[in-house]
Amino acid sequence: MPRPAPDAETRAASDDHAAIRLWLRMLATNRLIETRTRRLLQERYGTTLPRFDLMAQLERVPAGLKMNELSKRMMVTGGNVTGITDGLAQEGLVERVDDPDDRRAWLVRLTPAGRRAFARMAREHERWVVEAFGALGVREMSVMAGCLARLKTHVRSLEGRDA
Amino acid sequence: MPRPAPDAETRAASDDHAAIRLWLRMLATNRLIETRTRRLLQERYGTTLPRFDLMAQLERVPAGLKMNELSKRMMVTGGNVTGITDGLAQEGLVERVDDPDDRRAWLVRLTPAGRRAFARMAREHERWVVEAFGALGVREMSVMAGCLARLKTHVRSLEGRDA
DNA sequence: CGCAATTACTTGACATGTCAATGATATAGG
DNA sequence: CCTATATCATTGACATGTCAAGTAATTGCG
Repeated sequence: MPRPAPDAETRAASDDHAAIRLWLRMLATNRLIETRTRRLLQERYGTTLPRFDLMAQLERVPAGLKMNELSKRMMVTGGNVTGITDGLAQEGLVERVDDPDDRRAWLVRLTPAGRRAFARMAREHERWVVEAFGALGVREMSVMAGCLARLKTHVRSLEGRDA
Repeated sequence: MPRPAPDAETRAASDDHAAIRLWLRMLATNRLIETRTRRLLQERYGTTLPRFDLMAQLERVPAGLKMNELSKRMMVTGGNVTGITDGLAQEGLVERVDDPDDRRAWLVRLTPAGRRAFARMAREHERWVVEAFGALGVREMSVMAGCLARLKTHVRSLEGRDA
């Protein structure tokens, strides 16, 4: 005995509900994986996710990045990058070098020790992620990636409008 | 001229890569939407996402929740809930009531003012989310929700193993 | 009953994160 | 050239977040 098709208003309302529920689930899943990653990084390497993230950005650009560029790539504010860089520099994992093209700016880059430390961590980090996403098949991952790309683009366009 | 099918090792390696890329995209998308939500909450209501989140939990349980339960539902540690509750209480939006069943515990609940304030914010918050997820169709949202559910369950089972 | 182990919450130390203000340097226009 | 404006990085104030230690009350077991 099939239920009658919901009218437009009901459908719209339940779509709205679907959006909220999906968003809450995204938040929860993200927090779960992030918390796990933080915990593992702390336990195995005594480091943190933002520090790992910063090093990952630098690893791709041996010449170094300006604080500025780090801030954009990590999607955090500049003041924050200053603090994390300070910490990593104190541990000898990154170093600030004068930018020859702009005396206001630094180039931040991995030290040899930083490069070694990151290589070790990155291998294990990749295992954790692959393990977590083992729940999904290739096709599902590809569908999700597509949805997320559309979401990202769309939200960015919203930002442009009311910024 | 079709490329030859990749052998098992190549396929595995590119699956791994797919997992990492997907995870990075989840992180980026999440941060984008979260940052937007934070900004809007700040601009329109001078409040923050964690405060909104706590009030949202309380709104569903008029009798109030123990700090304990708030902490579990919000997926954050207890010390954190203490601070956020302190702030909201100072603004008169929530109140701590003695738990009649356990003298160690509080029941935290919305004040009438808190209930009114939340109702106003929630309406607008829902609009923001629906607007953001307008990029996706019903079917896509349902597929994503399913994937996320599987991811969540799987990661939780991993947690159980090495906790 | 009585004591040991748990549980509920708070606190303080620290790591991220935001924002707004500041100082130093670049850059552009007159 | 010189000044107005913009950009780069740091700082300090504050809001979240974690964790571990401390206090108080409950629970469970002998």
